[in-house]
Amino acid sequence: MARPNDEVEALLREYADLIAITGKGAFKQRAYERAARAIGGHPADVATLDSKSLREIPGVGSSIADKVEEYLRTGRVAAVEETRASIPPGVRALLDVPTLGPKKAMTLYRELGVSSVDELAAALREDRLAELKGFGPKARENIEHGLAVLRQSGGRIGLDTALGVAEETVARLGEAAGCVRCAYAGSVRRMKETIGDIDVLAAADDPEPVMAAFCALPLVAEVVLRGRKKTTVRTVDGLQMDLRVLAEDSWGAGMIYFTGSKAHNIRIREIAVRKKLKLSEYGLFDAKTGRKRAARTEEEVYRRLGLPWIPPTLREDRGEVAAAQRDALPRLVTVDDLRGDLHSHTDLTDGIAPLTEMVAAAARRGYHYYAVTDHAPELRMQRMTLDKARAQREQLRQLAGEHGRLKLLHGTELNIDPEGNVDWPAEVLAEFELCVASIHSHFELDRDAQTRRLIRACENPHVNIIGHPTTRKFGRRNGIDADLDAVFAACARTGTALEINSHPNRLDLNDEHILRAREHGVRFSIDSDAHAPTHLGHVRFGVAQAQRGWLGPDDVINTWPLTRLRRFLRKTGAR
DNA sequence: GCCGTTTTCGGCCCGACTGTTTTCAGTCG
Repeated sequence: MARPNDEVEALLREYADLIAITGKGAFKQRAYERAARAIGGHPADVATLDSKSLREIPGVGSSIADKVEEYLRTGRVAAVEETRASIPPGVRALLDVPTLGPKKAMTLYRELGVSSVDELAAALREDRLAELKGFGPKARENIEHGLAVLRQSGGRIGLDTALGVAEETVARLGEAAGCVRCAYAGSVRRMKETIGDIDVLAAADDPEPVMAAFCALPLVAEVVLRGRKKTTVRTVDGLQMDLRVLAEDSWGAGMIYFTGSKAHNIRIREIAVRKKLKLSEYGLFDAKTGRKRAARTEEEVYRRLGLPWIPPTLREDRGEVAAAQRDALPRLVTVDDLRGDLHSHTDLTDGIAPLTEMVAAAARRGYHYYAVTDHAPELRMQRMTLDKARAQREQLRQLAGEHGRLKLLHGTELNIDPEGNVDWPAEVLAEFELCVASIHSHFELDRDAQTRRLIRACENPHVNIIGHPTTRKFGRRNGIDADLDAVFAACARTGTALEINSHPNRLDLNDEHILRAREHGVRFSIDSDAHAPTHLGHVRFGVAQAQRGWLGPDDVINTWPLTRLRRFLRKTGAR
């Protein structure tokens, strides 16, 4: 299913959590977390590494390497199994509730026997937390709010996870006997930021072997229902997945129908009705005679409706059908349009890979330019200093020219303080080729304060990009409360770009914000915010959100040639 | 548990915020 590195990362993270909950040493816990991150972000497949190379991964010593090897060999690790036996899995799930950490989770389990999020909600309702030490009224209120945030994302999973499952399933079913075509549809194909369930389509004359292959997939935990045309399963992640099998000659109509969105489908069916046609998942038919007019491909069905093909990321009934009728669909930005990445980290701060590895990974992507933007000193835990930043700049200079056309830019990710000020005085900021500025704390300030703060950051002549502008994280916190339209206007006025942060847990700005910001004439930067070489590929998620926000290449500064980008970074020609 | 221009022991990312335990533990980034 997942790549072995991801499985190992998940296992080590789980073990780290269990160590924290059982109170077996903060340093041991951190060692496991560090190793988990290092392996998750390691470019080589751990399953192919020999013992020596495994131990060369920073943070992986002999104890952890042994466990990794045990896992790769047997699929389990005795030490982890033992700890699991003493702590029910639901206790670990309590850590997903914001404001609940390992200590409080353990107290809840030990004192009240709470061993799941549901039991926590029940205990809260029955006011059983009041008797516990360390759970005063405010703490209980915070937990209640935390549960609400968790519930909002509840049942939905990240686009990255869903895409992984969908792609894996399509690859496997494509090999099933008699399967002519296979593809995923639904919200995964529309690249929505979170996914409720996965829809997979297959074309086959005989559905039976495909259905059987589907039910036999290793990631299937339970077959919920099974019929001739449709089968529903639940995956090991608790995700619902539907497979529909149809005849090859209605493939296009089926793809349109199951890609949705529902609102988009209603819109195009209205057009069909006006043309005395009837559109279903089986095809586009003459309403009177029932004769099939189109069905084989999406293009053919749209064409018969008098429309050009509409990209799935636009199919949300946000005016795309009307635009298609006017032949005014935007030319959407694609991953191939990106000439560089303007927000990334190295192990000088909280990345896991050294500068040389990050740069090499950027070069492999064929970029024309690449900005290294490690954290600035105000984010204290990263221990950045001006000396370190300058040394990094020198190191970057020495790497210049080592990767063909790739131009390296030295930047930094500044911290926006509650007043909207950033690290370092202007003369120091001027040394950097670009500055990203982001909020990392004080998420609870009121709307006016947050708005002022962001606008002030935009007005700083050295701030080029506002990083992850709302700071939301799925399942962790909602974005800050700010008058975003005022912020968008300030960005347009000052020539400050807004980031579309591509990390699948962030996707910030989101599609609706992008649409609104675009109306203000804002420019965008689609960045990975990579903390490891493998993260550079996250831009596919950011690009998808940009498409959902109707952006073309011209709206996105990191599709521009370097000379044009540099002009923008000087912040003189705000439009 | 990892690691080493502090090198096989003794450190380890640091500081702010918050609520409540009135002197600090827990959580977060």
